[in-house]
Amino acid sequence: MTKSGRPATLRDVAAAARVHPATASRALNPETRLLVSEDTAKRVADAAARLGYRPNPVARSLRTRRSYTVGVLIPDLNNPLFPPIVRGLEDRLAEKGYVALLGNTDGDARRERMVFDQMRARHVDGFVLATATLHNPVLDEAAAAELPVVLMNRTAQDYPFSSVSVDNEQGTRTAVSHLARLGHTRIAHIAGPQEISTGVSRLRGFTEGLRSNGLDPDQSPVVYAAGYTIEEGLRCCHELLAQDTGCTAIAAANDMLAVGCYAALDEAGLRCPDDISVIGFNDMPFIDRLRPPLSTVRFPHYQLGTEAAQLLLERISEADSPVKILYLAPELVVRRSTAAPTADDQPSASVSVLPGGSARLRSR
Amino acid sequence: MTKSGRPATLRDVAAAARVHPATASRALNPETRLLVSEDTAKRVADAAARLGYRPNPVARSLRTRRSYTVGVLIPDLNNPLFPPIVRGLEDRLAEKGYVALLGNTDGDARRERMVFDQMRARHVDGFVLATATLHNPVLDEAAAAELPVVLMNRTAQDYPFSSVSVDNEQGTRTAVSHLARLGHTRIAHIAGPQEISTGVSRLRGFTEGLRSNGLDPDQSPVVYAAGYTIEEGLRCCHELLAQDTGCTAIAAANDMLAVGCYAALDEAGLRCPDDISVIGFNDMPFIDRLRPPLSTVRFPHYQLGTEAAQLLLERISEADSPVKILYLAPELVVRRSTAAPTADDQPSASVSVLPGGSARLRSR
DNA sequence: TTGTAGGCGTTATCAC
DNA sequence: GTGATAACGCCTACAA
Repeated sequence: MTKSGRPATLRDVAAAARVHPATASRALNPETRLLVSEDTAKRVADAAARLGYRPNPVARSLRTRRSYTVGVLIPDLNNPLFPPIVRGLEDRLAEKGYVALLGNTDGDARRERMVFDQMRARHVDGFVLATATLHNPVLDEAAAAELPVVLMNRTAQDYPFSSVSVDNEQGTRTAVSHLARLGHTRIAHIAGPQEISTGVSRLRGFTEGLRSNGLDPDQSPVVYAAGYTIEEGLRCCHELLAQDTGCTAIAAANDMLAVGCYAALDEAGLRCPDDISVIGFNDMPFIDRLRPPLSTVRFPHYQLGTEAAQLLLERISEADSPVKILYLAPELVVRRSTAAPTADDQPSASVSVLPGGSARLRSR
Repeated sequence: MTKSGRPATLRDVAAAARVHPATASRALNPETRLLVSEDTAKRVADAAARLGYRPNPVARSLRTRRSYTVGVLIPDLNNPLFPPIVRGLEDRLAEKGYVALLGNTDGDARRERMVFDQMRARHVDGFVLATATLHNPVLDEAAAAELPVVLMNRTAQDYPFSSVSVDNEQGTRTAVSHLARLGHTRIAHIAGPQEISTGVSRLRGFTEGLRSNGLDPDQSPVVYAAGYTIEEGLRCCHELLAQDTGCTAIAAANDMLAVGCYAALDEAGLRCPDDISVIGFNDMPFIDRLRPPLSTVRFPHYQLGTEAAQLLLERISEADSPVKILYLAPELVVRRSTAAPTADDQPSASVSVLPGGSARLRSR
């Protein structure tokens, strides 16, 4: 702060230290401090401290063409999965002087495009994308422009981008094995959207899991959700019940879908896990406080964020750093939503559909 | 985009439209478009479109001393209350070309100071603070520097800042009246931190609510939480049970504390609402999916964000715009966690403390 | 209505 | 080792 209320600039500091602004700049910048004599460096530093000098990042950005800002695209911050991830991202970025600009796309390609464009206009130094569909004009453009990009919780093998995600196949296999070991032989899957990498990976993991447990995929109904939402989970679970397949367990492609299952079972008068076991994926915050607490597949959310940030920072600092595909290991979390099937809901018709289409458990 | 890969600048546009850059600038800027002839305005607009011109916000900021960026300080994005608020904020800001820089303080004054300083260094145009304690050096500094500031979900009458919050007194009064009407005469309060405006307002509302229902505040124990966390709710509820006051209902100062109560009651072998009713405040996302679904006091989260953004934008565009204190109306949401007290837990000793300090309901 | 010129604060590239 | 100069891209008195 100079005598006038105006914030101190580099010129003020230079004047106070009686050096040229260029010298002051060199003295203050860690990268170039060695170009300047010990003595003047100290004088400049003192002056800066005395005046409360804060470099103006805007001016610096204009000159260096770095904004120290990265764009982060997520589907929806309201999905409890994202806050911890975003915090990991922000914390790691902050360490290096970067800040995140957050953009919600609501799973809408048009919104995604808008937000992406606005961030490009703001000259972000790179992007973290948690919204990538398998084929995606935004990815095409980012690749063409050679922007630093990291995919988070998504993979897209057709693009030269680093990514961090969970080993979805393995996670789902583990979930299926857990159900199989409990004695379930008819297991349904509520699959995620198949335009999204997690949707296909988890479906694949589901099928593999069945096979490796000697179960027949053809006996195992799969219903496809159009999005990772509670509403879709509700709809899919209703559909499953209506199909009357005699399933005793549902592996949902994520926790939101599982929450939808809870609601559907409630409405159908079925109980979890007594009548039907449910397992999710993500172990998102608060999911352990539902009744019953949801069994699910966990991965370290916060760390997903920090790793994504790390990869992006590497990419930004050297454009030709190698592309890295990072997988975090999933971990089965057994809570109260999964249990051995009860005797009376053995194969075929534990559930029957009433005329109205709502399902009731036959016995009990 | 020019023929070279370099993004188009204003000069490129001007050259393409065969006018001077200054003219191009005027033509492109809505504020000054009228200073330029219809004809050239169109030529410039065409050229800009053809070249895919995007004004460089960094250069603009340097010149106009506006960053079109605002700092948003919240305690913790992981608290489910905040995501919808933040989305409201971001959406409203985006309409006017602003973006939010998010900072989590974790309720720590040192972190708050750091984040605040970093945002100032980035020359944000204003702040939205959801972290304000009643007396706060950051607020002092912001007031002294005459920064545009809006308080969100907080008030601080000693400062000349606009604010948006819920009518906390009324909300809590309503909650207490609800319990009283159910027949509860011994109602406990888990109060929020008293350095925070919501903590004191809700405590005041609690006391007023008792009085207006003919209940005696002296019969109504109050335990103070050190923070709005599940852990503190757990601790406070345990403390309440240990005091053996014969309360049949708990009004928690917010939903997180109420969730802590659920856990404490569970551990003590008590059931909600059969043994003890619990009511929260906030109606945060997912709280309706707990068992039992929590009765609470709702306010429009998203709108809290949009209104805060609106107030800040007003403040930014005219520095001497009036200070506004905005209250949103709360609404009682009755779910399953509140019920009439059962006959056997009438006054005095429905709960007794076992030697180990853990509480058990006497009957049942 | 349009052009001129200067500067926002910083840093890169010269020359000394 | 330090100083001078120019430039990053844009905006805005002021002049024409």
